[in-house]
Amino acid sequence: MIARVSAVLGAFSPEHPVLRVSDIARRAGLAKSVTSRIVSELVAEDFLERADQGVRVGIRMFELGELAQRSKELRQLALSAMADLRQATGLTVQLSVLKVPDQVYVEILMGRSAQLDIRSRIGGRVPAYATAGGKAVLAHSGPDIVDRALAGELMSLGPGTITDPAALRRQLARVRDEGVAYETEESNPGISCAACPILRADGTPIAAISVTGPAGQIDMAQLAPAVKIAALGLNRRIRANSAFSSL
Amino acid sequence: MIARVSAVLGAFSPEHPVLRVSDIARRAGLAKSVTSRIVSELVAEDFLERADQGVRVGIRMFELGELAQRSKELRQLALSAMADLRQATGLTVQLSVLKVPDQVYVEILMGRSAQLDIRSRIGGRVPAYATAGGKAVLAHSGPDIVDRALAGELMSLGPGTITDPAALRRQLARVRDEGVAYETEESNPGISCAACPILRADGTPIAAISVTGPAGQIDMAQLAPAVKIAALGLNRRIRANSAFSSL
DNA sequence: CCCATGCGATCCGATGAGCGGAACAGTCGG
DNA sequence: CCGACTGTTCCGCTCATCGGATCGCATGGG
Repeated sequence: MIARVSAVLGAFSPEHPVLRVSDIARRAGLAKSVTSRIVSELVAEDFLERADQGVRVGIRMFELGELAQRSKELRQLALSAMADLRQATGLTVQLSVLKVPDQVYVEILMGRSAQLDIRSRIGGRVPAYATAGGKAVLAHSGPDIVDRALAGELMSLGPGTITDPAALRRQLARVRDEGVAYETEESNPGISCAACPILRADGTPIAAISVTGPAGQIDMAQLAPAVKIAALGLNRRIRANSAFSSL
Repeated sequence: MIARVSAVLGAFSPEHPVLRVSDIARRAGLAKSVTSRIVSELVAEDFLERADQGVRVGIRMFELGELAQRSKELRQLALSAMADLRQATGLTVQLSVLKVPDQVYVEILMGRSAQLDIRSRIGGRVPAYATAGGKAVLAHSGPDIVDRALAGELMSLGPGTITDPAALRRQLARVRDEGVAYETEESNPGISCAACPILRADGTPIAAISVTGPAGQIDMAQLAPAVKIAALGLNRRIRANSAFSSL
C-alpha cells in the first residue's frame, strides 16, 4: 500500500526530522500496529533508520534524492544566474518549483546580511498561493492547476497572506502581465519577496527565481528589474538545453 | 509490499537515471503488470515522475533526501576538514559511510587536477571490501558486520581487487593497527586511495574520510599522515557534538 | 513504593488488495 | 504491412495486510 507508505514518510518534515512510531501513526492517521510494521519494513530497506529517540529518514532516501534529475539539472543551470542575483542585491536568492499545491525550494543562496528570519529550507515546501515564487509560476499555469492550487481553505501564514481566492486570481492576472510577482509578509511575518518565472519556449512554467529581504527595509519594486534580467538570462540558457524539452 | 517498491526504486542508478517500465521490471525481477501498477502509484505520490522517455526519480525523493539528518550533520561537520585535506593535497577528497555491504559516498570535493577517472558520485555506492573507505570502516566494525560485508562472492572491480576473504580479513587487522586503509586499483582501474575512519568515543565507526589520486603517480603512503590528521581533527569535533552520541 | 500512562512489538482472524499471466492498444523501424 | 516492442488493463486466486487487543517495558507522578 504505497499511499500508506507515503503517509508515513509525509509525517517527517524539516521541523520534525525525528519521530517516534506513535507520532507517525498520529500524523499519518494510521493504526499503531500498521505503522509499526511499515516502519520496520522501511528500516529494513534503509529508507528509514532508528535513532535513539525514534526514527528518521535513512540513507537510502539520501541516495535517491541525489538521483532526482530534474532538480539537479535545473539547479546546475540556475546556479550562475542565482549567484549573479545574490551578488547584485546582497539578498537571499531562492529557486523553487511548483508541486501542487505547494512550492518546493530546490536551491537557496543565503544573503550577505543576517538572514535569521528566513525559514525556507532546501527541500522544504510552502503553499504556493502564499509565496512570490508560487504566484509567479501559477500566473503562467493552466486553469486546472490554479484551481487545484487554490482548492481548500487558504490559511493565513503571515499578516499579508491573501486568503480570498478571487483576489488571488486577480493578482495572478496582473502578475502574468507584469512578469513579476511580489509577496509582502504572506508566507512569513517580516519578510518580502519578488519572483520571476522560468518558462519553457512554449510558455509553460518550470520554476521561479526569487529574492527575499526584510519587509519595510527593502523596496521590492526596485529589485524587480534585477530579478527579471536574471530570469530572462536563465530562460535563454534553459531553452538552449535539450534536456528541458519536456521537463 | 515495500520490498517490491524497494526493488523498483533500486533499479535507478547514477548511470541509469531514466528508465522505462519494462527496464524497471527486468532490473527488479518483477512482472511487467506489477511494475506498471507500482510505478503509477509512485508517480501519483510524486516519488517518481514521467519523463518523455520513461520514468525518473521525482521531487518527493529530493525532499526526503534533504531530510536525511545523519548525512546532513556529518557532512557539515566534515566539510572544513575535507576542504583542508583537499587544500593540502590537491587531490579529490571523499566522505563515505558504510551501509552493508556497500560504502555510500556522502560528500566529494573534486581535486584540482583533471579527475576524469574518478567515477564515484555523491549518493553512489561501491562494495565496501573494494574501497579504502570501506576497509577503514570495516576494520573497526564488529565481526558480524564484517561477515555480512564479505558474504557472497567478492567480485573483481579492478586489477587490484582483493577477492580472497581470508586475505581481506588479514588486511583489515593490519588496517586497525595502522589506522589507515589503502586501495590500489581495487574499485576502479587506474586510481589509488588512502582512507582513515571517523570513530565515536567508544571506538565504533561512523564514516571514513579518504583521498584519491591516479595510481602510480601518487604515493599513498606519503599521504597517510595528512589523512590521519584530518580524521583525528574531525573525530574531536564529532565527539564534541552531542548529536553523534548514538548515531 | 506502586500504579498509571505511554511506548513499540506481536498476535490473530477476516477480508480485501496485490499478484501475474494474458490480452489489449499504440508506436516504432524495416 | 507486419513484426517487435512498448505501457496499460482485465480478472480470478491467494496471501499478505489491516487493526483491535494484548504483552512487556520504561517512565514518572502520587
